[in-house]
Amino acid sequence: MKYEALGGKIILSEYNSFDISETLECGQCFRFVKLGKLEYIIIANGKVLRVLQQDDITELSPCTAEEFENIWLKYFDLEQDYSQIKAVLSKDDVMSQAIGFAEGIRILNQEPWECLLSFIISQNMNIPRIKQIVHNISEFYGDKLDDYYAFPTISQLKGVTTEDLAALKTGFRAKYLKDAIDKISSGQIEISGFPQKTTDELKKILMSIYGVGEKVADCTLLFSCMRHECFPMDVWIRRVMSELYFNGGEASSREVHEFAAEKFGGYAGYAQQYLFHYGRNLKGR
DNA sequence: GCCCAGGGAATCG
DNA sequence: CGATTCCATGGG
Repeated sequence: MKYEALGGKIILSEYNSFDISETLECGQCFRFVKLGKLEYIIIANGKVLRVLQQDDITELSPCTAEEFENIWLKYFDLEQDYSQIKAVLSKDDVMSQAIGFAEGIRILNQEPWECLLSFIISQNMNIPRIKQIVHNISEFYGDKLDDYYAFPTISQLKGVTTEDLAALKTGFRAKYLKDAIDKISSGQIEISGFPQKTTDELKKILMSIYGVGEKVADCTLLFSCMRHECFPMDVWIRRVMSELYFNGGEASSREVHEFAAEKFGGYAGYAQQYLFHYGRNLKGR
């Protein structure tokens, strides 16, 4: 991968496995706006970033070299060698097919605070509505950035009541969000300490929040803490795994987790995302 | 009206 | 342990 700063933009070239549409539309991120086939606005890290891809080039704007190196390089997982990941996973025929369906998926490294709250909201909701609710919260509590709204900071949500949250149509999740906001804004849970902790320790900490179970914890760890061995299990991935690996038979979530850990190892998170996207788009159901 | 949605807590056996 | 039920809300 190469990059150069040019007139307030960053021009990426000589990368592999990066399709902005597949990366954003595969269900890991909720704060983006589609402008064209390969042109998107991403609202993240307190910034509005325009991404345009054409002719094997990716253009990020507005973006300085410093912002790219400090934020977006990790955000887009650009230091990972996806050809290596895909080569290992593709030894399995099913995975080979799933990867072939969307070869340009990358696992984003989002902000844990936003990612956690977003996936608390996600439970028992469909993706378009998750996007709507996250947008509602941003519009109501976040900073205005040009024509968009940043996801609110920890201090901006500190002190918000369950009723306030319910008013934004979060339903029964309002009390869950409230507990997450309380534990983090009070310092009882310190996000800044996450990188030094093991995945098991982090999962335990996240699951101590009322309304955070293993799936929401796994999503937070995979999509915002670079714990790529995590394998979030929702209704879709269970359906796909059952069909493709368990001969249509039912398997308990524990069985599927053990299977995934054994088969995909440290790449289980990547495998999960290829399978999730494949299952959701190819098989209508 | 009924079913489902990137789940999890509470309860019961 | 595993299975069931309830939780808010909107769209098909």
